[in-house]
Amino acid sequence: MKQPTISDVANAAGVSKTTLSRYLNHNYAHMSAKTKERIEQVIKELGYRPNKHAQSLKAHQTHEIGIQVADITNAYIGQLIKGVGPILRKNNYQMQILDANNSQQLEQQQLKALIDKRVDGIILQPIDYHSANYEFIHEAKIPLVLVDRDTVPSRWPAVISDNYQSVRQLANLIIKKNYERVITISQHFNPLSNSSTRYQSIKQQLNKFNRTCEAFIISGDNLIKLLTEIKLSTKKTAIFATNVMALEVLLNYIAKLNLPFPDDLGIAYYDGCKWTQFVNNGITTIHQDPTSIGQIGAEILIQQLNDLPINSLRNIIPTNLVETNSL
Amino acid sequence: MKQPTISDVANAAGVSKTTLSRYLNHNYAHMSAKTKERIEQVIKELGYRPNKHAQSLKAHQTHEIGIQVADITNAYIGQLIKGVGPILRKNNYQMQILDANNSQQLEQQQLKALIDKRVDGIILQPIDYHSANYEFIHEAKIPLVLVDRDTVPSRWPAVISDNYQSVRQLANLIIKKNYERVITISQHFNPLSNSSTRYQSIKQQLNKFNRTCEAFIISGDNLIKLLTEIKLSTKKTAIFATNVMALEVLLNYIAKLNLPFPDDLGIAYYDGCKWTQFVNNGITTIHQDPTSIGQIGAEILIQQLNDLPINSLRNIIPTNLVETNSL
DNA sequence: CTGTTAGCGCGTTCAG
DNA sequence: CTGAACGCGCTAACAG
Repeated sequence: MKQPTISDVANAAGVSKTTLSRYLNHNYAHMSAKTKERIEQVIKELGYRPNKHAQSLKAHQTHEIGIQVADITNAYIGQLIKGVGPILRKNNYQMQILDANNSQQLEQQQLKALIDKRVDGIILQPIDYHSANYEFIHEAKIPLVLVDRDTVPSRWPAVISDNYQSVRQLANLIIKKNYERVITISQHFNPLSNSSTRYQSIKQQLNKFNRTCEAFIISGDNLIKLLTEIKLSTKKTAIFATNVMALEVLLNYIAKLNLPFPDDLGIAYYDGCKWTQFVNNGITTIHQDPTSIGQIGAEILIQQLNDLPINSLRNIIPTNLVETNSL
Repeated sequence: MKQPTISDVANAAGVSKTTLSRYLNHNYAHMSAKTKERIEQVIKELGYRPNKHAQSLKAHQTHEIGIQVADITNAYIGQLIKGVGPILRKNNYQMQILDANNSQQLEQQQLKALIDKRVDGIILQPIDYHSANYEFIHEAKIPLVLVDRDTVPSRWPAVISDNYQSVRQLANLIIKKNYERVITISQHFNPLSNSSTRYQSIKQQLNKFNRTCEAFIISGDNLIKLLTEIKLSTKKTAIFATNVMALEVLLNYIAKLNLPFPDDLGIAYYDGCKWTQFVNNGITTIHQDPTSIGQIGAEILIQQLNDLPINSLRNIIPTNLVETNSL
């Protein structure tokens, strides 16, 4: 036999569906102990479990939250989710995670699927930076919270790490250590992206001291040329990777070209992955706290679900500079 | 106004729900071009999207696959999911990811929630090793595929990496390099766990050559004592970490105690994380391929969903030994 | 204390 | 070519 329905159970127990529904919803206020027991019994026997779709259809809510991330491969994301989970559970919401696989198209598709499933709320690490492209979520009247990245113009509550604070400190450190040439590397510097913001920040601070900062886009193996050049140069050089992905590429080529740091060049990155502390004697990093971002994001979503006012659209999570001798 | 329903759209377009349903399901075989256009128009205007719950309720299927992992923080998992996603999408299934947060209780709870949501299939990295504890999934008639770990007695199709193959090679390497003392470390050696299997494997192979292997359970900071002892000893010692989590703890204490490897001790681990190649000149590892595991797991699930026979319950994915000078 | 009835949004006969 | 009517599994008035 297929999965039993409420009718099956009701028949088997010799009661009406209503009574059963009452039992399921703990409305045994005025229910005879006998029937209660009988129902209990039959449910166990048949292994009955209520169909969520029928419930959701009726109730107009699902107690489900969708959280979609740009790339589940990113170690950062696991941490972030660890922040979200407990908050949601505490408030009686289920969480389902979606991976957009860095594809804008897939992201859109899956967001629409979430709407079709009538999730009660969405947490999103957006791939796109234009608020307009997410407007349909608002039209579907589903609360949305952005994490790790914000869209423009500011439109939904966003929880992001402080891209300025520590980058400025890093710039000061670079100046103090007398680096003559400073290069920021990333896979891209799309306007409004985190990478771009981080670059702007270090550049501005260096500029204040009459220093410059170059932006270098990693593409294919073009890093080889840059690193070879650095190796041959006598200028004291520092490289700042705007995220751990960029750092990995950098380390890869550093190993290939046998370019020991910090002797030949200084390196630092933004992210704060645990494993980088094991590389040489650790790599100087701007450490952000993804778990906090997830946690606060979830809390803000819950507030919205409870129709409470949101204090501020932009919630900035502090970072801190972890110094090692890699720079 | 709330989310429009099919009736709303039908009214607005001046047709019946039936006609609209036909349109939605691409049954415009014999539909007047006019009504088709009109419907198209109205749907766009109202931003109508069909309610999945109503559809699922009617159709008795959801096109949803749930994939639950033990710990989303594990870098291994991201890779595995990258294998699953494309296969599922190609076959028109949506994937929702759940994190069991290493809690058996949460795992059970969420599996039941998946059943209540009537997902069409489940991919699971089980926390528990007893098949009996997952029997309710079978009773709910939902196809299940196990990944990364198997349960006993063998009960569902499982896709796991070959715990024996490369560990044996590693043992041979250890013998060749004349290590006098060999220690396998892990957070636990629960019977039937991967850690336990890996330990058994290396031990057996060493035994063949009249060597022994110790098992050491990491707990608190007891590694300090072990490492200090090793540092003072003259015996050439190798440590094998059964997974990357154990390796991280090990590296942490190695750094603290300033115990340079491979001079003072040799180390190797099972997992094959990308970042370990950046530590010293890379760490010898038994490299498994989580993406393949995910991919094959998904394929097997699809087979089941199509009522095709499954060849074998145990699907073993080969591993390979990556040698560096860490051992 | 319990059952009858209607309806959530959708798909599908079966008639027109 | 189109619509009326029923049912998917569940909940909630409203009676009794």
